[in-house]
Amino acid sequence: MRAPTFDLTLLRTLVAIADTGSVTAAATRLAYTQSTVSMQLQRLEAQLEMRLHERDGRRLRFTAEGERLLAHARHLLALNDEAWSDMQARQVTGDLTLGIPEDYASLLPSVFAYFHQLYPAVGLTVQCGTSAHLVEQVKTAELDLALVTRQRHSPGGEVIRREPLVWAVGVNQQPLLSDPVPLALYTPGADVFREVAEQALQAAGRHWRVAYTSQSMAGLAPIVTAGLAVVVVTRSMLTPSLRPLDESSGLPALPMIELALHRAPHRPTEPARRLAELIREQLAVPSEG
Amino acid sequence: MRAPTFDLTLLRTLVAIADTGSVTAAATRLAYTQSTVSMQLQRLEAQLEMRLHERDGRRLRFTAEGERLLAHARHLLALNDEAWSDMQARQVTGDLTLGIPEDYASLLPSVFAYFHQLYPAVGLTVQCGTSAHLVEQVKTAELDLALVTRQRHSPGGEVIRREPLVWAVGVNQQPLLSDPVPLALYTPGADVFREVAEQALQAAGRHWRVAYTSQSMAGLAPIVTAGLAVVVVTRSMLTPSLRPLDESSGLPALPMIELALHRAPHRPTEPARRLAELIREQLAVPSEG
DNA sequence: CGCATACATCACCATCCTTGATGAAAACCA
DNA sequence: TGGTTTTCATCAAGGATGGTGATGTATGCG
Repeated sequence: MRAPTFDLTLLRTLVAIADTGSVTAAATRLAYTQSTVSMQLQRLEAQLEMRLHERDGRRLRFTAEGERLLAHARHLLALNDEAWSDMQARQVTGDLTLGIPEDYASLLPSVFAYFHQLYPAVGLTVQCGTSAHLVEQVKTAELDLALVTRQRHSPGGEVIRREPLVWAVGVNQQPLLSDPVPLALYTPGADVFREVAEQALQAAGRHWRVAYTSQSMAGLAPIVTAGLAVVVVTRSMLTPSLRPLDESSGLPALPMIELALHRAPHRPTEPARRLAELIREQLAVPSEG
Repeated sequence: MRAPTFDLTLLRTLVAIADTGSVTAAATRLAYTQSTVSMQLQRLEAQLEMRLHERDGRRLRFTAEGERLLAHARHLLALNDEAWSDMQARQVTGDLTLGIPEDYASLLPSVFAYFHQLYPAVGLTVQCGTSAHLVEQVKTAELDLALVTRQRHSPGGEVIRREPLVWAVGVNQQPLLSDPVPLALYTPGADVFREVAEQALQAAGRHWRVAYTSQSMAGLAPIVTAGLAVVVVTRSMLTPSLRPLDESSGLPALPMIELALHRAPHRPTEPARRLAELIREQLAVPSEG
């Protein structure tokens, strides 16, 4: 005695009928003939030995059993699709190099972990560097992808996310109203945060001095926490030890920055397409204007 | 372009192969030919365009992809079977009368609710009465089922559950050490609890008096809570206002009672079979010796 | 070196599914 | 009201597909 099994194909058409509200429309959506869909529906009813639909006039209505089966069908198909795409994902192989500024090294680990889970056969290498340099490397195909802050030295790319910049200071410190404003900065020279901050201060007629510089946020942290300088970070990079400053601090408002994804000029490899897609999905959330 | 869908039949054989460890064994389990199972496995690999199995020598081993698909297959089939049996359950119709002693009226509501959820088209009637009377009604087919305490007046039936009896008193009261012991009892005459209690007291050489009787536990509750008498209940019938007494109370240990399910003599209706099955499942848990 | 076991492969056949055509019923419009 | 359109069920037919039994092959065992 063989266990009774649903034909997922039939459930797929059942859902299509429900979604479109008509047999004919479901047929065109599924690239079937109208008669096929009609008979498929009958086949389902025959297999289950119950009526799933009835019609008053031209209108098609599902019976209680039909509605219930519809719910099961959606669950089953969701699981099916998930399983199928998972199986396909495991077939994606190859190597892939992504460039990111050091600032974002803390933002992306969860994405990398998820990516590895989805595509365990892909060898992912992450390379850090300045935005301008990374964009250059993408152009010469040394990198497959680069996720950088869009700026004068690195235009182009696909905007993944817009995010507000904020002034921040140690969580226990008061706003620094001194003049000139002491700044703590990342890598001097190519840093977009520096440019933005200096432009904003200049436009506001404020003076400033670069009090500290470091290659990483980690190096800056003690200075900022001690209240010796203010730093410019994106809102998502705020940590519990950093307190954002609003307009009452007397510092000028900062513009939004744009996270842009650059692709190598050649046709993207399958792993590159997948990672790009995942980055788009995972980082696209906070874009508020 | 049609969405890719798994053939659950093929997944079913995949699981069978994994369970039995061989193609031939899977074939016999599924009532297929060996060649069929062999080709089904190949079909699965062809559809997914990947190898799912390999063999070293005679031994069959799954690849990493095979193992992963196996997990998906189990999930999908579990959901499929659940959906299928749910759909079938909704087709079960008819009427059904169950008899229970009033004592258990508090034990079963959750079972009734679950039953109605599974079999919404079944009209369930519950009738209360003494165990002896209910057994009589089952014999004359006035009831389809009866769940009673097994005793001298109501032997037979299928034992669903064994449960310890306990002495209990109001939660704020001290154990009653008085002699004779004041008892609070349900329906006098046909109550198994009464028989059991009196036998145990007699065997222990204790005297007792029936201080209060009532048709229901609700009627007994204030007396017991006030500490005027002790009552005999099953452990699962203890409420927050009742405190069980152990051996230190000086009262003799009580035997286990047996919950037995009686069926009408004629061939059980489908609803009756389903309810019996559900009761067996839901009540079978606590049987500790 | 045979024998047994387990599996793959093949050709054949029955079954099932899709299709296009046809007919019926309902809604729309004049 | 009557003609037209839309939508669906039904039918016969063709074709693809999946199961079967037989045969071939490799492995493990005595």
